[in-house]
Amino acid sequence: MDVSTPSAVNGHAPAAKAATIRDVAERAQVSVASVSRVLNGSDAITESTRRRVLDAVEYLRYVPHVGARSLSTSRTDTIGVILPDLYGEFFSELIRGMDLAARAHGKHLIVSSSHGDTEETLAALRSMRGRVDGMIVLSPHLRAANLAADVAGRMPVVLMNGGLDEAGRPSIAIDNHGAAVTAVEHLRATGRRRIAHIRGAAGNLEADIRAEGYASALVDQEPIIVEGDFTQAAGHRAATRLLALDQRPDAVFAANDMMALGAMLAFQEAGVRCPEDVAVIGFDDVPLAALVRPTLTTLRVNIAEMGRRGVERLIGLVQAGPNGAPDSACEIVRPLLVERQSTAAAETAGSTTVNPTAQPL
Amino acid sequence: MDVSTPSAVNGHAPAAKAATIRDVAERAQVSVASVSRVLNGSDAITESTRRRVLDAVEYLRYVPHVGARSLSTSRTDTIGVILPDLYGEFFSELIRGMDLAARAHGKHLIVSSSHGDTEETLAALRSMRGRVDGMIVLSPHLRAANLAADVAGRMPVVLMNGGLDEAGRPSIAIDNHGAAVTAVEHLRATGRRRIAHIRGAAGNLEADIRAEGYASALVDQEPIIVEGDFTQAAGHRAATRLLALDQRPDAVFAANDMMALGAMLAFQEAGVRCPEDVAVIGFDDVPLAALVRPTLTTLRVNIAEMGRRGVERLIGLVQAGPNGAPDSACEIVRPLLVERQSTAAAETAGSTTVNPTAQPL
DNA sequence: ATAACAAATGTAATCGGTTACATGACACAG
DNA sequence: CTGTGTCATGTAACCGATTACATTTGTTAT
Repeated sequence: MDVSTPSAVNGHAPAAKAATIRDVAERAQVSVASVSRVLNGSDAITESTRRRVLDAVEYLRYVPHVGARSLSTSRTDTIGVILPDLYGEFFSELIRGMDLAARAHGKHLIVSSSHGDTEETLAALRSMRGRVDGMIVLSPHLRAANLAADVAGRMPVVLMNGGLDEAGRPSIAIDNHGAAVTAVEHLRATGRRRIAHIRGAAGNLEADIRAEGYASALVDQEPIIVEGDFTQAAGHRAATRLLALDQRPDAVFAANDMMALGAMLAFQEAGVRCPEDVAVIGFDDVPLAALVRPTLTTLRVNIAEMGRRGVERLIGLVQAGPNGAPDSACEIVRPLLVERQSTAAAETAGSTTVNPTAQPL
Repeated sequence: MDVSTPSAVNGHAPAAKAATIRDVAERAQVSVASVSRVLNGSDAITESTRRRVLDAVEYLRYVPHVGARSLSTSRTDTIGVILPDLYGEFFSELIRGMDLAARAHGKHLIVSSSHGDTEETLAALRSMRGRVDGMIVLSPHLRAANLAADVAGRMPVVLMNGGLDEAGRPSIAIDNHGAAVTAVEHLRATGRRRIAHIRGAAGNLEADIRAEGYASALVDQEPIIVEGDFTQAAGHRAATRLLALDQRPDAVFAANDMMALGAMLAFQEAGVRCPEDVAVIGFDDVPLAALVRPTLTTLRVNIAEMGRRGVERLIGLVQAGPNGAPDSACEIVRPLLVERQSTAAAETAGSTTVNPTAQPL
């Protein structure tokens, strides 16, 4: 072994400067056009030419300059994602699903967050122009989302906010209304007759729709709604208020899992048993839901799957081009009811020994 | 109100096609050079010229083509991030911190995950070449990380993997060894004398270093180490095995919070009280740690802060250019001990009534 | 043998910026 | 009035890819 440099070991060029397509052409003794053709697999190429080009590419560690490519093809193979925030499990899952789908299609992902601010959403959007082929915008506020779609101009945009009525823009939304109905019906099916709702922050689209769905599904009872803000602490406070009512509810539908957990904790502290005395159902199916005792019944939203669908939808729009069939459909994601211990039927709940802390894994 | 089109409302051009710098120059009655100068604030420009250009930019909604710009300046103002996975709270936090820092410096973020595979790490890295000014690579395997830095060629790379010995590459690492020592010393300070360790997956750098730190900090006892893999279930199993020992430990240092939680659950199921009979300390400080009862003492890693530092470090490298002072330092992040109920002192623990399920929020 | 045609390859214009250098305008000193 | 220097602006050559079109080479039919 008398090799002296790493380059020599791998048989690579020293490459002080990144190689260009011309360097490759020169080394392979062909024209730049042939190199381009080999790399894009577009045209007829002799096997010997192909081999020489690929060898040169390998030797020079040639990687096409994306800027130059995007300049001549006006494509970037990149998708922009604007999120209201990057905080928490939800967005992490979403990005994961998007990344999976994007990589499957050879696309890249640029992420940016708007911190819930409409102005920042627009700024992020503008700065992505020309950098991406299309965008996915999540915004809890309908106005910001629609505005964003306007600013984007001819760039394809897929909206993913809670609202269903996107006024004819391509979008993906959770069936919040239907899921809320499912939750209430499940509670009734397990024998509950006084069902309360802990709702999400006022003004949040998803919170509004879930509360509305809850109210619409009630039978023989008035709505019992207490305000929350999606945090565990809010769920705890809300449950405390429910316990103070003259007629206590025998079931609670919380607008998300974290509030459901807070409520369950409040019930435990007050000596109210779950599910015997009160059933609790959440929304989301965060990992924690399966880990607490009693395990939490909830409506599972496959977030990663939603991300995947968003990306594939967008890629479809990009490929269709501005002349493609106008796509204004709103794709609906239906949450799945996941039955666990927290809503075990009222009549059987008493018989089985459900010890909240001593369940095996 | 007799305006007919949105364009007319905003006083904007119809813009069927995206405007170029030449369109702006034409409308502002100046040369492209002047437009460029105004936009980059580089040279002396008359106030009237500046105004005309800015008006034209506004009217045409001109946004410079990043591809073209990167072609002539060979900068992209984009940072690439390669993560082993996008799953869970840790990466979500990290991306959040990175995004914050990137946006503060006017940079964009491209993310990609390698699914733990070395080959995929390299593929992701290659495909980012030319698309980014520099990269941040997270890899639990030293080899992959170092390889990545090689493949990157002249592109600046900041490594963020568990290992401390990066052989002279710019990197940021958690002080796993020091934190493990802190954990053990804390347990001893609260009166514990038989301390066990539930370690992370074999082969994982961080797991190895934490285990090694644990062993080195022991006094008057042999190491008691059981294998885990960072999941809650593994923590549960490990704790079960610890309970079966002839001499039960009176404290457990788990290599992360999820395993600590699993262990606490196993102890509760077995009727072993925490912290009276056994103290438990975790690592990470996931949000859940403060929510369970007893609340979990842990070593907090400020993940978002780590992300921020990674980005700023990288930006520094990019600005310095290839001729900058060679930066080979490894920046250390020291986890912070967060004392909670799960390690309350052994002698006082018995006196206070610690009911694992009935604590107020 | 050669015309006619197809397949492979090369040439050069183009994409939209940046910027070195050239040019023009204007002020002021001699 | 002219020479000189300063400042604002314009001209055109890049950056590195793609691709329409031109050209070469090879094949087949007559």
